Amino acid sequence: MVEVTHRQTEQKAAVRSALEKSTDFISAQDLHARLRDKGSTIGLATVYRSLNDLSQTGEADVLQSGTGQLFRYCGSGEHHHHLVCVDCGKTVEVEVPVEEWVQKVSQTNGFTPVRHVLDMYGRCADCEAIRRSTAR
Amino acid sequence: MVEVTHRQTEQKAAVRSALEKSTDFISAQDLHARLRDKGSTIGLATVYRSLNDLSQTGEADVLQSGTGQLFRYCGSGEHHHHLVCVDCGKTVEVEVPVEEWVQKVSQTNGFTPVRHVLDMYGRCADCEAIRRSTAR
DNA sequence: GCCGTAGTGAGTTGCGTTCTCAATAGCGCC
DNA sequence: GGCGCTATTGAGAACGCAACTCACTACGGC
Ligand SMILES: [Mn+2]
Ligand SMILES: [Mn+2]
Ligand SMILES: [Zn+2]
Ligand SMILES: [Zn+2]
Repeated sequence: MVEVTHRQTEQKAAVRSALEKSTDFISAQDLHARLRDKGSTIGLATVYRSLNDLSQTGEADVLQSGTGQLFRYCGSGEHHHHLVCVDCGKTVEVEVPVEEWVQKVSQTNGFTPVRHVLDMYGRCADCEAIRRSTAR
Repeated sequence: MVEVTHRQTEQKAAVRSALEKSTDFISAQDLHARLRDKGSTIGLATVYRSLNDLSQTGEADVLQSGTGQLFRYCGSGEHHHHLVCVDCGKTVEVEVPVEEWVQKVSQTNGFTPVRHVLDMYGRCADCEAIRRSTAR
């Protein structure tokens, strides 16, 4: 059996490109709408498929929001974590020693680490200012 | 206007009790099934309502799994985090200085902290042993 | 015991995501 | 360039979790 060939398609490229252009986390549906608005006829299923592929290869970050999963392009395949503004979605990649602690805590409890989830949410300076100026 | 009275019902007690008896994280549906199996006629909606109430008061922990939210009873209202076995669901409450990290990176980036998510997954010693003995 | 109303539960709805499958289009090969 | 195989696509259906609806129930203050 030979190699399984992964074909290069316009759709996959379009999803990657659109994701790169989005600075904040975005949902599959919003990305789909954005693509359609720009004339693409791409299907929603394909957007989901492409985003899932990108997240599996580490090209995209995923986080679970209350309404579903959000995606974000992430060139560096390095594992890292995010600080996300709950109001505007502005996102900063941050460095924290989680991995060390995962290792430590796992060892203490006889676990073999598999994965971990760490996402930090807050309000960015701008949104916090807006919030303060508005009555509550 | 007087106080809003929260009435004490069999159903709420049953949910709390069933949740206490479950050592691992459990879904609302599984908890509902468990209750029905034991003769209860409680409705699924009530299970969801009760679990949401418990999580809001801090009596229950919630975590987002791939298939939905999982609940776990948690006497201590203290904020903490979990190390969960991906195979059997065994859960350990662990202490990690996440709060410090949140403070630090928020300050660095001009964010006002709101909340954070930290869940660690691995395989407990038992499940790891089983995995090793089985052919991959 | 009576009453007002919070709570319940069967069924329905909503919504994000995945699945189905016939049609399309990469791409290795000639 | 053309052929053939099959990975990929997209419209729509299906799925699963969670919330909602609303008539009915039962808690608890009196
Ligand atoms: Mn990232
Ligand atoms: Mn806990
Ligand atoms: Zn913001
Ligand atoms: Zn285990």
